[in-house]
Amino acid sequence: MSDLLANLNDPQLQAVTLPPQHALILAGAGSGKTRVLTTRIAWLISSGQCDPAAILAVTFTNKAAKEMLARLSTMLPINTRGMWIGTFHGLCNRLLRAHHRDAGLAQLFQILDSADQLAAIKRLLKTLNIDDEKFPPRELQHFINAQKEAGLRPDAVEAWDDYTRRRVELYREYEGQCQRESVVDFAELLLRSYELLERNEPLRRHYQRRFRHILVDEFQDTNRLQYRWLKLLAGGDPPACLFCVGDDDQSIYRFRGAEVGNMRDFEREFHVANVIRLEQNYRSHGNILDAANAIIRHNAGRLGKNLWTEQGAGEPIRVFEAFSDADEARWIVEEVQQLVRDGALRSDIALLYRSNAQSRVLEHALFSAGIPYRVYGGLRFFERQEIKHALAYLRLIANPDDDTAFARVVNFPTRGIGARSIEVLQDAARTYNTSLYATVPHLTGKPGTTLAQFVRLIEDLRRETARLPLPELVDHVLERSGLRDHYKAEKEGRERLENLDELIGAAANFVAESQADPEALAADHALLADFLAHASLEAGEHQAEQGMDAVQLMTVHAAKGLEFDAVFLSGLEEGLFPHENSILEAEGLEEERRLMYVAVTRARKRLYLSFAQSRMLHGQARYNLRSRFLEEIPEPLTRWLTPPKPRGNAATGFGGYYEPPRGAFATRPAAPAVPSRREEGGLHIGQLVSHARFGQGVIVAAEGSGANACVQVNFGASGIKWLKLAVAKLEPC
DNA sequence: GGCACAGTGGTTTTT
DNA sequence: CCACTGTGCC
Repeated sequence: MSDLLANLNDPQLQAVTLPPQHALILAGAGSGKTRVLTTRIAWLISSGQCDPAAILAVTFTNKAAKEMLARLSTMLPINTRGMWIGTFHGLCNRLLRAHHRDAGLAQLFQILDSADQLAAIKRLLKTLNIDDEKFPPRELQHFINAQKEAGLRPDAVEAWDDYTRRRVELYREYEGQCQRESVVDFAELLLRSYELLERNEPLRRHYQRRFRHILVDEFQDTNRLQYRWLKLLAGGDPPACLFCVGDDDQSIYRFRGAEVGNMRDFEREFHVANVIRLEQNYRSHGNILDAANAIIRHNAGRLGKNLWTEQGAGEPIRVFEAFSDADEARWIVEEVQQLVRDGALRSDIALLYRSNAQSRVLEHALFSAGIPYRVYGGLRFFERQEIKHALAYLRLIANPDDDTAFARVVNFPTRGIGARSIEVLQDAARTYNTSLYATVPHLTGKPGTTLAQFVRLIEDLRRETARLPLPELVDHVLERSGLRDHYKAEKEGRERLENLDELIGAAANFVAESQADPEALAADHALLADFLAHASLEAGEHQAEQGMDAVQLMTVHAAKGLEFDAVFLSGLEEGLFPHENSILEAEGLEEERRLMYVAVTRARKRLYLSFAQSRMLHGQARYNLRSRFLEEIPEPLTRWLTPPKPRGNAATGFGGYYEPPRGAFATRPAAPAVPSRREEGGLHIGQLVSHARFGQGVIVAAEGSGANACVQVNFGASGIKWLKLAVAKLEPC
């Protein structure tokens, strides 16, 4: 256990060993956030303070959840499978599967990803004969999701104008459609499980009693509903301890519902006494951090943080002014080549930009120079057309009422079912109020016959695969559906075929990882439903062109959480970064600035900033001013590679002229050898004790024996103290 | 059912 | 400028 706490800095140690109270950890970029989160969990369990089953840890991405589990299993010799660690959506899915009846859902309900949801909305508009010019599907999708994230069902939405009233009606219709089809979109996962817990008191009590510690990663990214969900779960009697880790300065997802205000609200509503700042950065050199600090200082209403490092100032930040975007790209390529010549790994170099369109010039320049590169952000595995098609067949096996899946493959590969037949079918489905699949038997005539053949195909598939292990099931469906033949016949179908084979691999992987008994689950296709949920919830890695050492290209958003030795940040121009759509509102501009902060803090050793006098945008040359964010970096931190025009002198030279700020942190005394778990007097590491003056605390370490015996106690808001047992009166509690 | 053409719009994105 | 959507024709 002493290993667990070794090498933590003071604030980290404090955070990890806090007594069971609510806590807000303000974790700066590169300050060891994930480490604190996972060590906290390991500490709670290994010190015997709580059972693994009493922990709920929630993240935003599958990647983060996986990393947490991986790290945890190296720290603890326990099986992490029973633990509730996952994404908000993943945990909600788990909850809804376990209580599908109470939640009003079919056992094998399907999950719609954003694309599926959009398709479902388009289909809805079509069946209702509504002009999609007047109600753009995308806008409607956004509207519906916004209502759900506000916790509002159609009845609760206040509509003051005809347009909104109409949209609310469509929201209601959409809900009806989803319910009929037994499908659930992303926002619905959250809202449904929120409502389930809210309405079902015994169930709520059960989970409130069970989860004693709720830990939240990237708390600044939570939306309103997620915050309410956490409040509900933590609000039992006694309440659970909420341990929220986040960085308000790195909140860059406001545009999709994230509410930085949740951090302040949390502190206020929960009377959080423990606000701990992790400000020591282990990633970047001093100049880079100082630039980041200087930039973010221009934002108002921050919770406040200042990053520092024990590393030196390092090199100055290089700034380059180009004539054009092409010129900028050419320069970047030259610098990259130089770095590589100097021994840098290409994969340690990142080219960042504000918007995807900017990658084009960079790619062109890299390609011409023959430098291997990799662009993040393309299609992901489960989003590919051929995979979606295969999944649609699988979904129909699990749930024939899934009209989205039905519509997708009823005529793919083509089997003579045209738009006309589908229209007839949809009308009939509307009349009978049944799913497309269930409506087929009602049809007569030729469309009825061909559609019936399709239904028979699905039914055959269900029967034939009932006892097959998942990978073989998938294989069989690929063959029998005609998908494989279709892509075999296609000229460009080679890669798609490979992807389809990879889907079998993904299924095999899933079975292995879920450690479930495939035999037991295969019978009723429950494992299949789990796999489909997995496919919807985790779109897979951003397509990796693995193998080759390649320069990394991505948007600043995509770079969050990553780090590189050298970072090129291009297009630092007004209108681009900050983006023109964000400049008008203060809120928008501040988010852009946070984005800039994120970008800068990606760099470990070297940071290059560049902008161009002219840039091709939408087929026209644009002349932008250089970004205000550039002006916000103190001059002594930079070195201009081109003469800085309106801003006076060129750089002073290389590092050495600048001392990084040092916190007034004494080095923590070497961790004392911690005695065995059980100490004399019933005191042990992790033991909850109370002190007349300092209140409740947790024993973190102990040393000495007899009259000299001392323990180190973390009293949370009152700090960490060494106490002599002979002197201090500590009551176990 | 698939291809050619016109038209449109064009931050950021995970689940 | 370019990528994507929808329409219309064969």
